[in-house]
Amino acid sequence: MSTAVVWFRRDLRLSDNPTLRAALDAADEVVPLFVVDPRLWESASANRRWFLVGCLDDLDEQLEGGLVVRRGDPVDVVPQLARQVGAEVVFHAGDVGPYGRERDERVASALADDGRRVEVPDTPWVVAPGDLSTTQGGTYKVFTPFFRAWKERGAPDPRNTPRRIPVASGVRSDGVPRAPSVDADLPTPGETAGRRRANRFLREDVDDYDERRDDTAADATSRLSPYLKYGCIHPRQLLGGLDLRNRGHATFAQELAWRDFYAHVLHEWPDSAWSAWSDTLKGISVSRGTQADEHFEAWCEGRTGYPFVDAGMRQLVAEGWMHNRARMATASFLVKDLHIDWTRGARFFLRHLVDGDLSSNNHGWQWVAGTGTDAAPYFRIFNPVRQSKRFDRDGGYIRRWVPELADVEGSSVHEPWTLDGGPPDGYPEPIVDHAAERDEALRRYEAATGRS
DNA sequence: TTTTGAGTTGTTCGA
DNA sequence: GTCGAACAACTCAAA
Repeated sequence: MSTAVVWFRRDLRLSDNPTLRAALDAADEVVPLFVVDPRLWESASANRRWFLVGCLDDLDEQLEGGLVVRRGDPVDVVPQLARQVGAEVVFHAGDVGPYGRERDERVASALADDGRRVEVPDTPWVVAPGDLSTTQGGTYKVFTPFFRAWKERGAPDPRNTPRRIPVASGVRSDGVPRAPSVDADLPTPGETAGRRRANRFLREDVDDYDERRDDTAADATSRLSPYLKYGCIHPRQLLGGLDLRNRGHATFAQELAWRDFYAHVLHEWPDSAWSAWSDTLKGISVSRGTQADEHFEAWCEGRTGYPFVDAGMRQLVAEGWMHNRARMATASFLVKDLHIDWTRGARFFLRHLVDGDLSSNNHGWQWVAGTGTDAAPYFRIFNPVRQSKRFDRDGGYIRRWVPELADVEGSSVHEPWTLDGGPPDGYPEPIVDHAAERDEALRRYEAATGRS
């Protein structure tokens, strides 16, 4: 009777799971393992811990209580368990973050010392990071050629869900951790909920995704990011349900490709998680000190006086999620209107986002800040009022998230300081003047790049 | 080796 | 109100 360990990390599903499939093909029975790594657990936000716990509960339920949860450093826990159950091979999916990759190497070498080995049949991306190169053999730094190559590669066929999973019995489990209490109204966690969400999106919303995704009030994005983050669903499964001749489908596929692109970038340049990928703006002046701290706090709490920005920030705290359009507008405001270092904003986003992913989040921030691969040109500065009028035409998004403005009629909701008598009670005047700060941002960029 | 075409998401200004 | 150009040069990727 042979036994294999399947180490689940951010692939918390049974369907289309090549890692699980490979283990089942290789052994008579499996031990499905999740390791609560204190280092990751402590640093994860309450929102993400809550969601993760829900995913584990769902997985455990599907395994009829067979999930083995152990707390501790994976470098100790995984080899220990493998030895205990007599597993020759540990199967897990690949990771891309600096910590995860180092951890995986150490686990693999600890297992090897004990005469065991690791197999990595899959990753959480459509194309494994590092697997797509330019014709010269380099890593893509520009999205469009990456996307071309990515499309040509095509999605592998989804694997069938195993009918029966023979789980080894009698293996001690510490049990799924208790969920922390959270203030946010978070989505239902787990594979079951993720599949339901995906099916609904593919059935109802993807056809006109290209036209409606930017309408913040319509809320017509997929909202699948938390499920992708924890692997409740694999992007391959979504891609398989798309017809790329349809514009909505093609646009959504492109978003999946962006997720892959940034994972590739982080894989190649691990330091780019928290420091500028490009040094062209190395010397740019960022604001620090008391006033910057006050500005940052106002931004975090959604009281900048710019309703569209405030709506986004309040949605983030309330739902652990923010509409993509609002992510760009709020990020641009922090970097270009308040001149605050992008890493501060990225850190705050990660603390609240239930989909918080190092590569997508931080490279998205670098795109806004102008320091990333294929970054926005320096002169691309979002106007918070213009964005508001374009992407929240009737103000529904603002009125939903900024109740002080719920009764403001017409287009004044985008710029309440223009009302007679100023903004309604309880809503602030703008903390900065956008036109002036836009000029200031351009000045700082010029100074940093040596242009005159 | 050299050349060529192109590059997520914007804004403003002037015709 | 609409439209095109300017906002910069540079680097990437492929031929």
